[in-house]
Amino acid sequence: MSITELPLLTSTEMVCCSPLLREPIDEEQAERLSRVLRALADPVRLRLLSLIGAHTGGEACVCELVERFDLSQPTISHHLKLLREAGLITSERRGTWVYYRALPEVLEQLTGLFRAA
Amino acid sequence: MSITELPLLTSTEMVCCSPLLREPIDEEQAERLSRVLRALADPVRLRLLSLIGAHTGGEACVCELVERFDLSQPTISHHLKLLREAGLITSERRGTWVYYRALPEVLEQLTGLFRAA
DNA sequence: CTCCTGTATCGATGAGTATCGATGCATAGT
DNA sequence: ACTATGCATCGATACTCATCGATACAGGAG
Repeated sequence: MSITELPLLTSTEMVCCSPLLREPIDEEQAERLSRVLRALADPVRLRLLSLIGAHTGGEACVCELVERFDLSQPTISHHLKLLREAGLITSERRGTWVYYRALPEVLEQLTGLFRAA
Repeated sequence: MSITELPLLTSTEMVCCSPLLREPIDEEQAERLSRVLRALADPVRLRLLSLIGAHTGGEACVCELVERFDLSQPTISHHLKLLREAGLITSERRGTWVYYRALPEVLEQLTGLFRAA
């Protein structure tokens, strides 16, 4: 190897700036991270999360969400449960209706892992 | 509604700063986004991606990756294929070995969708 | 209390997927 | 040409999950 082939930066510096690509994550981190990503990795849940976040007042009741899909109410409730268990939304019952609200913190944590420096 | 209850900001401004939560995405966007997230939503693939990105020189051959898991070589090859099809890594054959390299662009695009302003 | 409406849970079913062993393919070495 | 090695593909299997209808549960109305 000639002098011109010697790297000026270490491998971790030259490759990428994303923390995920800069440092190998361990199995436990991978397991936790994959749980959140699995909750997001579905087109119905992505639309639900986006609809809830962009809805007037920052919240939406299940009845409004069900109207937006060609899916049964139990199916929508199932997806909302998965989003809630992943920490992406919260629910609050007010009278007959249950309102869902987006929690942006988890998405921001993902940003921290994926972002370039 | 009294004057004090009138929102000072529109719903899209008050709720959140993430583009995903600020504007409802359509079905096609959700479908495309979910494909990338499905590729990431697995602990083995997350570790593979991280190992590749953090590896010396920014690339790793399959043989080095297989050693890190209690999984068969075909299984690792399968996961690498899914990561490649999602645009997260690329492969290059050099002699007997196939080297994989991380492509940070897709992760950065996710950051743009999830990030706070 | 009884009925009605909105939502969650349950059980079943079909689709998708993670995994493996066997095998095929490409390249290097002899 | 033959063999050995690294990797990809194939076919099978077990498991996860998306979806539904049926049903249970909670709260409001009468």
